[in-house]
Amino acid sequence: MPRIPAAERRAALVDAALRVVSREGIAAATTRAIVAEAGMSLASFHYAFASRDELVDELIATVVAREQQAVVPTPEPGRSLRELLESGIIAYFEHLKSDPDHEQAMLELTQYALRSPERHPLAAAQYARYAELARNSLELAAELTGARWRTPVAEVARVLVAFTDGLTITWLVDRDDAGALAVARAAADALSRMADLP
Amino acid sequence: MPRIPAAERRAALVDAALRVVSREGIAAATTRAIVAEAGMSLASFHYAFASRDELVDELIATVVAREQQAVVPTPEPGRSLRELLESGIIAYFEHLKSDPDHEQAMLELTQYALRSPERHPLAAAQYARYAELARNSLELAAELTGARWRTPVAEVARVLVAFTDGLTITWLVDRDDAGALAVARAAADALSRMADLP
DNA sequence: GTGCGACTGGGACGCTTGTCCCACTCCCTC
DNA sequence: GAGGGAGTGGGACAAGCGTCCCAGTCGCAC
Repeated sequence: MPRIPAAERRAALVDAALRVVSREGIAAATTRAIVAEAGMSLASFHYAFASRDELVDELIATVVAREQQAVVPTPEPGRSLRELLESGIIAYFEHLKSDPDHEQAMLELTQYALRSPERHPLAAAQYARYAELARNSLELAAELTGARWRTPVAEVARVLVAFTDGLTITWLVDRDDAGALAVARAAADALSRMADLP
Repeated sequence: MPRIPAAERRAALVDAALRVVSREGIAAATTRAIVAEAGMSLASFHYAFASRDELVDELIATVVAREQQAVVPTPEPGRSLRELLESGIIAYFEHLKSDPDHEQAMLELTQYALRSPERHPLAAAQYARYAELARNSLELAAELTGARWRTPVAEVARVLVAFTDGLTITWLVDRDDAGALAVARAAADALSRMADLP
């Protein structure tokens, strides 16, 4: 085994843990399973992390920090705000379909964090990040179409997060593409009515 | 310890398990924790159930079967479909606020069921039940206001389930009542536009 | 090149988990 | 009221868990 500085091991272990959680769920993410996925020994784990809890905390913080703008509305002349929002939500849905395990893992990590008071802030940070990303998209979409949000964008963003979250869970359960698209349409419809058109 | 027939023990254990899951999460619902909650011995558990898996399966089936119409729209003259839907969703939200742990438990049971192929149908049944209940409310609401759903009610119901689910998760994370109400308004708005008004 | 600290491997620990066994006791039936 | 099956209690088991220890080894700084 090559020698790897502790900092790099931490990152490698976090990556391995995310793969395990995505593939088999957080309950299966034992120290041994993570270490096997990363191809190292148990001792290396506890050299890099004081405890499994510390790893999970860092895992959550990492995936939140890594969360990217899933969708950037593409400027296409002649499209209404509603159309822009709908295609944005559908683009998120495509992203979900391309890697359902990842979104399921994110959901599981949220639930996990919600279960202990000291970890609750991690879940809150996760959703604050979602809202921030949603807000970016919403502001850009308004800008591109010349619309103006009637209520504070942060509030609209929170609604968008709720809608996409609902779309995610229901689709993960029933894998009904048409149903998910109906949700996307309805969501885009509701959101677009929260703005004044030019 | 009084003698209790196995069938009653099963029910008592399922109830105890639901309390444990609600209070501490599914990960904490060990055979010993459940048995302690029910006030019986470990042997009684395995006399009533062949395995913990069997108990969890029955728990999920039970909570799904037990799920009631959370909200029955109240006939009140002069209210629009939109208003009726909004007050219905808000009534669900009040229900959520009155017992957040229960809804969190339902969410956890869904995730749990999603993680193994043989349990996936349990999650699907859970959401089918949700959709059925949503459908009842939607049909009644349309009837009361004389509106007519433009798309199949089942599809509208699925959208409603997605919206309430999103409302639930986001509120469980940030406990933002005003945000949840904004979701309720937007959802009611979107849904009401899926019907033709009289 | 040597020394020292950063890193590794394997084994072991104590604990909790699900499950099982077996001796026992109650209650219903004939 | 005797017999037998249904139900009970406590202890035990193996397996898996998180964590720890310690002897060893590598590689960089001097």
